[in-house]
Amino acid sequence: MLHTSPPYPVHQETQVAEPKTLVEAAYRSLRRNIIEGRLSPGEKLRIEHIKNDYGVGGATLREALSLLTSDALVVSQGQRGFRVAPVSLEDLADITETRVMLECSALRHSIALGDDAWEAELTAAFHRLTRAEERLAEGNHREQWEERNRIFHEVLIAACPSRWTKHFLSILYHQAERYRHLSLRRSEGTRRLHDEHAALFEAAMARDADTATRLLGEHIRLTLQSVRLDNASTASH
Amino acid sequence: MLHTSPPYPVHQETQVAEPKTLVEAAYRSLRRNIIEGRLSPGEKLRIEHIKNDYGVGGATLREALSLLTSDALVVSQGQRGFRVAPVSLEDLADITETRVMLECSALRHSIALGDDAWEAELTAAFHRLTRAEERLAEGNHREQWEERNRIFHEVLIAACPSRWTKHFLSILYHQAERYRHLSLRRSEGTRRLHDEHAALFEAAMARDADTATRLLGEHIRLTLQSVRLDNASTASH
DNA sequence: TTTGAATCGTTTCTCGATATTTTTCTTGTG
DNA sequence: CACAAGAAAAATATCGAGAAACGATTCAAA
Repeated sequence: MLHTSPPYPVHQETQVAEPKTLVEAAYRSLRRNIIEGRLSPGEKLRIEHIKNDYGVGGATLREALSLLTSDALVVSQGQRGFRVAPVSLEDLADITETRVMLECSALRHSIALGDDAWEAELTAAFHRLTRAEERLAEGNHREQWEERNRIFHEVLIAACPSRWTKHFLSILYHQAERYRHLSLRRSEGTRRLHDEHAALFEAAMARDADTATRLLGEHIRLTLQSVRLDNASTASH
Repeated sequence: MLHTSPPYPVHQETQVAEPKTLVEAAYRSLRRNIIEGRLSPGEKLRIEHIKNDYGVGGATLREALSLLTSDALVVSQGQRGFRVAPVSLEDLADITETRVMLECSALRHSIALGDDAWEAELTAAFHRLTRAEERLAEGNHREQWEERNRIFHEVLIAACPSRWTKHFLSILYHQAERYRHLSLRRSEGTRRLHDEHAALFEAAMARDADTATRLLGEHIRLTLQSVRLDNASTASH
């Protein structure tokens, strides 16, 4: 979904734009539940059963599910209702490679066109991410890290003028995030996540597009490799 | 009438899969009306007024409009209803460049991976397009040409394994089609459309990826240049 | 004349009820 | 016992009416 352009400080964590309608609220709630794995891949979504959980009527919930269909988080088969979209390693590989292509292209544009304000925003986003990464080792700050990681990636390509590229990337990012949540995420500890981000940040600030895109590609692909799906959730159909 | 999943030749013109629900029917009808310019950019879509035109209830039409939002053919602002998405030269340029990137990448994969069956399908699609181009000069065969042109482009990249790339391309193709319809389309006569397609076809069959992607990029960009928006419909908002 | 507040008509958004389809269960038959 | 046909149950898709929000207009005050 393409939204109207938000006011100035685009990448503030606070400004998330309240949902204005019940459809929107249900859409977001459902999306979170799917991305964060509380609804399993392939699970049937019976409108009559779950409309009470979200406190909306049938038609409203239906519309929210329709919207999720466009994000490929929900699939609908003709007159047989809705299901949570299935997952597969094949799909994950596709998401990853498509994302590498789009995000590297966007990064190149961003590096070429970014001005002082972009550098400042990037520095700020990197700083916040760094703090979150320090905290990540300790307690339960995963959500905050997830948010700041997303914003860092968004700011990296913020100076790219292509709205369509950004739109597609946002869809793919949500997809990838879902796979990350579904995976057992044990292997993450072994990665030097912060070093990857730091090198990427340095290359971008130095306007070294070749190095930056190479690092970004590796970074995204490593995320893929750290995901090993639980066999139970790989059932395609 | 039970149809088993479509048999081999996927890109037949006849098999378009009937809409199974009213939402789907309304969605397609609306999409055609927007793409083919019968609904003007920026026009307000009042549910109460147009639900009779499509013979559906309010909630159903609403859901169809929501779906079009995801294709960026309709925009919705909070509690202020729906509008036909605005157009701009800037947006068209973005669509074109994003499409060039994705479609060239897909073509490269397709050329690398396509087998005999792909060559056969491509030959057939090119042949049908050629016939349609011969007829185009004469009478009112524009719709047929539009259809076969789309299929030719689809078959070109059919051997590319990335579902996501194809999905995004299909969205962009619809967008570009809309701009083509909105333009005054006078300059099209001057183009050697068939020569472009023929050269592209030859390069693909010869597995010359560099030439093919170069030609494809030029081809798509030329389409952009042949589009000059009527100033009246360029009002952004 | 401009600004601000209040009102009213219009439109959007939402829900419960209904008709239609799909799925499940039962029953009868070879 | 396997299988098919039919009936019952469940779920889906759809509609029309009602509640909430918006925008235009009016009117009053600065």
